[in-house]
Order: sequence, then C-alpha cells, then structure tokens
Amino acid sequence: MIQALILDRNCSQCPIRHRAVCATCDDEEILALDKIKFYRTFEAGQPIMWSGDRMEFVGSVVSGTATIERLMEDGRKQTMGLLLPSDFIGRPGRNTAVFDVTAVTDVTLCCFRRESFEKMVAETPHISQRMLEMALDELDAARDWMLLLGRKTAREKIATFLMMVARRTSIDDTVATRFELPLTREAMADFLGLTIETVSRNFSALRKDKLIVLEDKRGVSIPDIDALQAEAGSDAP
Amino acid sequence: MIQALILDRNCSQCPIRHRAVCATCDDEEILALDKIKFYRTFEAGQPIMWSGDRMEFVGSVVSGTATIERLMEDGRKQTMGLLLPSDFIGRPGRNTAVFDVTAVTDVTLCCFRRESFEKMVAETPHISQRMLEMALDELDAARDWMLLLGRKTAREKIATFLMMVARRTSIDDTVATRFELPLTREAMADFLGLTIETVSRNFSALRKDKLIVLEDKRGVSIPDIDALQAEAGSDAP
DNA sequence: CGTCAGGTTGATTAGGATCAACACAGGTGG
DNA sequence: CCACCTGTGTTGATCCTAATCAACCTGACG
Repeated sequence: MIQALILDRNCSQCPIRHRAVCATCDDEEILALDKIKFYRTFEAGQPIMWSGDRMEFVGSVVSGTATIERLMEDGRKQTMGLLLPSDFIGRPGRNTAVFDVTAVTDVTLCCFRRESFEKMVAETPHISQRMLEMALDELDAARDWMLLLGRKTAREKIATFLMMVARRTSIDDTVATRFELPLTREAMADFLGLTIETVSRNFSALRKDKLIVLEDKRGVSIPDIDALQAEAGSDAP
Repeated sequence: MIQALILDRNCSQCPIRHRAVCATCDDEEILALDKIKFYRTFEAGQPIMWSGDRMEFVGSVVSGTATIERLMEDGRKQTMGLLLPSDFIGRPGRNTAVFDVTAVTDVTLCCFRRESFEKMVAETPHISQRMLEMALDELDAARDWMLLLGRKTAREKIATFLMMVARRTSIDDTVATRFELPLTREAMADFLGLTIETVSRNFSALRKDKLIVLEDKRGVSIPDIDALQAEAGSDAP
C-alpha cells in the first residue's frame, strides 16, 4: 500500500521532487518527465542492474536503499556506494552497466528509458546541470571513501560509517543521535573493505567503550556525537 | 622553452584540444574560452590547490602530472587520483577546494577564473555536457579504485597500477609494453594505500617472477602483458 | 667529500583475515 | 506446540599479510 501511495503520485507530490535529478526543473520540464517516467519496484536482495548487461533504464531511488558494488571472480566483493532516496542510478551515455546495483531493502525507482532520458539530458540544461552537480557530489563522496578504504583502521572505518549514517538519516543538517542501520553486518563489511567478523568485533568494542548503544541488531544510539567523531579519524571537512 | 611553445599556442594548436573539457566546443565557443583562458605553470612538488582554500580558478592539465590527495592530521596520506594531460582540476559550483592538488612533475595548466568558467558552463551546453561526461568517467574510475583499495592484495595493487599506466601511456587504445613510471615509490604507496617498503618489495617480487623488467628506477617494460594482467586480479572490465 | 632524497632489503610486530563454534530469532512443517 | 532449519550475528584461537623499525645502497649535487 505504500507502493500504491507512491505510484499514484504525480511529480508535484513526489517525496524526492526537490532533491533528485529533476530538482531544478520547471513546470514544463517536469511535465515532460512525468510523461515518460515509470515506476519499478524491487524486493530486498534482488538485483536492479548487472555489470555487463545492457542498461535499459536509468532512474532515481524514490524509497528504500540499494548498493553499487562489484564482485571479483573469486568472490571478493566491494560496495562502492549507498543509494538512498533521491540518488540516481545508471549512466546516460553508456549502454552497458559497469557495476552491479542491488536492492538492500525493498526499493521503488522512478525510471526513464535510457534513450529517452539521454534525449532529455541533451535538450534540457536544467537536467544536465543537475546531473553534473550530482555527479560531482558523488565524485567527492567516492574520494572521501577512498581515504577510508586506503588509510583508516577498522575502528575508524566503523565510526566513520556510523557518522555518515547519522548525518544522512537526519532531515535537516544536524546529526541524528538515534537511527537504524540500513545494512547488515555483511553489507557493512563489503562497504568498508573488512570482514563480517571484524565489523562485529569493532561494534562490540565501541559499545564496550560506551561510544555507541546497541538497542538491538539494527538500532543504534550515540550518547556523544563528538566522541564518536573523534574515533572516525581526523580528515579535514 | 617547452613552456613557451605551449604558451604561445592558441586553442586550435592545443595538444589537449580534443580530449579536454573543451573537446566538443564549436569554433565560436572556443573563441570565447580562448579570451578568458590563461596559462599557469607549477614546479614539481609544488601545491596547485590546498584543501580548504578558496578555489580561484579551475582548468585543464596541458602537460605534466598532478595528484589529488588528502592528508589526515597524523600524516597518513591517500592519493585519490592522477591528473594527466586533458584532465580537469577544480569543481565549478563550489568555492573552496576539498582536496589537495599537487604537481608531481612540472605542470602546465590552462586556467579559467572560476566565476567566468561557471558562467560559461551555465550558458554553454557543449561545456556542461562535456563536464558531465568527464565527471561520470572519473566517478567510474574512482569506483574501480575503491575495489582496489578495499579488496586487492599488495601484489594485485601493484600489477593493477602498472596495467593502468601501461594503458594510459599508449596513444592509441593498445597497451604500452614499455613506459616510465610517473610516480616515485612513495607516491605510488600513497595512491595504492600501501607503505613505500611494501611497494618496493612487490616490485622486486614481480621482477624476480619475470613479470616486469626494471630498466632503472623509473623505466619498466612488460614482457607478457597477459601474465601481468592475470596478477592484477580478475574484476570484470 | 659529505649530504640528502629515493630506493632496497631484513627482522619483527600487529591488525585484521581466516577458521571454527555457538547464540538467537523467525519461519516452517509435522 | 515443538523440532528443525536458516539467516544473521558474536566471540575465540590462530594465521598471515603488510606495517613498522632499522640498516644500508645509490646517484645527484653543492
């Protein structure tokens, strides 16, 4: 029924209208997008896009969480990014995907056939400029993550991840002090370049040190944000 | 005198004219860029941009090599990317830099005052679309590197790096079998998330295993590209 | 000739991976 | 209702890769 709620909405009532790729579109442009958009839903655990496959559509996450990841032949896996509501999936100007995208929770996407969207991008400066802005933001985020993967300790990685979730969870620009983890231990391990055991051990250690409180497997609250931030390692911003 | 050669050139003779941010500009647009561009040179080792500083200009690498990097307070450093000729430096739409950019060799840049360039981006679809294309390419490259940093062994990291340089060195789309390393051992270590000793040891090991031939400290030749590729770890593309 | 930056190699340590056992909740089916 | 299974998470013991600490080499340069 949540699906139905979303699927019935037109763009003006869309929950991601002002943050997604269409954020800066005017009424006329929105109308054009409205005509060619379609919704798709994916169940938790299902693949949304396979590396190497033809990319038939692109689109925005409306609800749920997905991951961008890549698998090595021997099974090693690295998650390159979290896709939360308003994030964009797919790459106009390329016809096969280079990464896997997987639904972590149930996911609803607002999709466009890739060719139609490429045409819109080419003809609508508001969209190409917004795409550019979002791509540059993601590039900065990817580079931040490279510092984490290359140089941070396991404990710093976990603390950084928790801070990231706390920041992304809050609606305004504060930091949430209580939230649900969007990922399993395994998915966190793949995101942080660790094993599941190391993730688990460091959660336990942070709890023992009173830096976090684990309400259950997923619920976390943070008694002292600054203390946790200090554990995340000191890179500038 | 090489500088002079470059500095005297107008855009039509520019060595990066067809790969840089201006690649898809028409004659009129190039003329507009030509009017507001200026060249700057940086000596090897000099900073081009400091994280946190106001970003006065953006621009393209015309010649030389630079790195994008970030330093942690305790001195740990991670390099996020190599900037080779035609790569773009800086981020329109943001007024302070978030990463350090450092000249590795002597570097010549084709610069634009940030405000003027932002105006051009807003008014010139050819530029914003090219910027988007380049940003998406860099994003893919950054994500590939995340797999390397998070999951590859030291030996795989070195082999992957060598393959990357071999690929980027060749002019056409083949792979060079002989090239000069653009980075010192230390800079490679910072790029690969390793220490200088581990880099050195793995170079020695690859040489002992006849996978590479070290002509001197910088010159490398690769007797069997496929064998080296196999050492790089098997991720899809 | 001394110094210094860049590089190599060896010995030792440590952080995280691996292997293994177990805990616990939520289904599912008899 | 309970026995069983499965997916998820925790904890312990051990191993191994790469970090750390240290010595030394080489060539460039004042």
